[in-house]
Amino acid sequence: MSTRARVDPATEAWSLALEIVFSEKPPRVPAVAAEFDLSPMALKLLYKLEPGAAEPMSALAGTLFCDASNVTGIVDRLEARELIERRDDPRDRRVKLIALTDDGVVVRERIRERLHEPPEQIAALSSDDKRTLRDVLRRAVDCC
Amino acid sequence: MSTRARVDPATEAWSLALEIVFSEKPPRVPAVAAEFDLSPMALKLLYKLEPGAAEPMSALAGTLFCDASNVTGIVDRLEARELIERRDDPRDRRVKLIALTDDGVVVRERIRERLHEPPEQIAALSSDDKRTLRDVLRRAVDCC
DNA sequence: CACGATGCTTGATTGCGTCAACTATTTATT
DNA sequence: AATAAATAGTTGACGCAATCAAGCATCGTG
Repeated sequence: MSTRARVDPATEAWSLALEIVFSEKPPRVPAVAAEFDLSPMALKLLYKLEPGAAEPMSALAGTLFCDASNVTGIVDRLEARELIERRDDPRDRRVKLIALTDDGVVVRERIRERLHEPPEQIAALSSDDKRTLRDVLRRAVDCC
Repeated sequence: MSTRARVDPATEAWSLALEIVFSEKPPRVPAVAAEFDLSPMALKLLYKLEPGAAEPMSALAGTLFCDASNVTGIVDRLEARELIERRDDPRDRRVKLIALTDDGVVVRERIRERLHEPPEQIAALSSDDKRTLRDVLRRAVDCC
């Protein structure tokens, strides 16, 4: 007997997406991080931090879902490479606001381009399927 | 001027998929690894190793895309927990064949169930969209 | 003003991944 | 058949980055 009919479509869809992600060799995120000589966490920080924004380190710890003490080290290294900078928050002198430098904006954009390159299985889809996939995922992201 | 029209659908689709993945807090893979008290690499090994299969460690190094010496440590820890076992290859005495134990098969299945749980944005899609997404991804996986 | 809470940093520890060297075995060369 | 080259896996040294506990400075509240 086949089990396929029992699996709900969302679960199967996600399993297939995972299969695509895990079939990438080398694995994308650490590979791109290595290209830019960054740790995966530093990569994620640059990925998430928006140009023009200035976020307290505690907020970054939230988005990276890691310890605040960890953020200190990541920010140290990124600041040493002048990709981000610490600014004082005039409203609370305990807070350091983290913002991208001009170099950081450029590097962030290159990182995003590399990460956003679709894997071959997606790139090989028909034009119709690509558009369909995009539209469904737009609804997924916009909706929540 | 909008840039949206310039971006090809596959790239945008993949960007949206990444946004879904990176918005998960805590990040799925390390979180599930922690649940099972495994390193992310050990998790991936169990995820990839199929019940009934017996693969040489060099093959595992290939699928994990890491150094062979790294596989030794990962296999050591998994073997100590009796989730996998080393077997001798009768055809080549240098080779150790790695296979899941009965416990390993069970744990692997639980890991896969946890990883395959769709994130909320996917789970919140309409039934039609879920099926559409599944069908497109099936074609992506089957085709390559 | 005193107290607890918050934001960030520091230092110690740990663990995982990488590299280079080594042993054992197999395959290729002559 | 003998030797050399290649391969599979292990070991040990090293480094980086994440975690935890503690500490300092600052803020808010009663």
